[in-house]
Amino acid sequence: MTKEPPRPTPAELEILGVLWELGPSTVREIQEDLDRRRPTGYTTVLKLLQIMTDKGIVRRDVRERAHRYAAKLPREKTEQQMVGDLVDRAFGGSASRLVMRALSTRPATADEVARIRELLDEIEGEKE
Amino acid sequence: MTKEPPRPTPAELEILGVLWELGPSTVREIQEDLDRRRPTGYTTVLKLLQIMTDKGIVRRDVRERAHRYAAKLPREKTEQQMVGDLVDRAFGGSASRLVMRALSTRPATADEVARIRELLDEIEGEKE
DNA sequence: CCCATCTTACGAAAACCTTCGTAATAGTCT
DNA sequence: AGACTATTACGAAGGTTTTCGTAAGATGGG
Repeated sequence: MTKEPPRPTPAELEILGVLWELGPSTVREIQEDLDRRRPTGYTTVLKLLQIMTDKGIVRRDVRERAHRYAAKLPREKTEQQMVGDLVDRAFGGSASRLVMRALSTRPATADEVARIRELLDEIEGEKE
Repeated sequence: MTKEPPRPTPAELEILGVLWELGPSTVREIQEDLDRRRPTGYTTVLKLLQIMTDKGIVRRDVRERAHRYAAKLPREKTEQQMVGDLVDRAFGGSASRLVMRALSTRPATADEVARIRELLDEIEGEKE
């Protein structure tokens, strides 16, 4: 029984986002990316990554001098978990209410709307 | 300038969920509802509600012996904030990715699907 | 009035999160 | 080797969140 890695905190989630986007990266690379959005100190990122390594959230490759970190949590599963959490906590378990809230709050391009429609078709298809 | 009430923490959000659902409630009522999902002590809920009162997240009615608490944060606005936060933090700002993840993770009834379709129609209508 | 019960008030502990300063270490260049 | 730079390691501060124990006050029955 290997125990599940714990859920990422907000700051950890932002780092995971960078790793999912860029792939395995050094502290410097992550810090520079993060720093563009919000001033973020180098050692802060380093410390977070060390903690995340302990927690089993990221994997560390030590072969180069500047260690390279990679997300260990799969993007899909983590996103599911986050969505599920929010649905349960703020939307009384109703995913569709979250969906509608998201759609009426944030813009979606025509392209995205089309893809959502396709997904809805699939869902309805399965029901019969 | 009255300052904005801060965002609710996870535990606070769960209490808000109950208040949105049941309307103004006593500690006992909230605790019993919460306790069904996750064991939750009475004084824990009470303390949370006292803190939330200080923060301006709930309103307290003292007229009865058992005080009655009511959500002060509007459901809609809070849900928007939570969704926006999650979209930014875990979905790189793409609401549609969150939507698709939610739909493929959690079940939606045919009825709900239909209502989502209507909303998509509206969105497309506005674009032209 | 007295007792049992319910409620609020308060403090404090324990865990967790985020940030940063400082020191040690490894590598590079001359 | 010596000086310089980049990186890792470590600890600790400061804040927040969550939980709970205990005390004090109110209520109602007998």
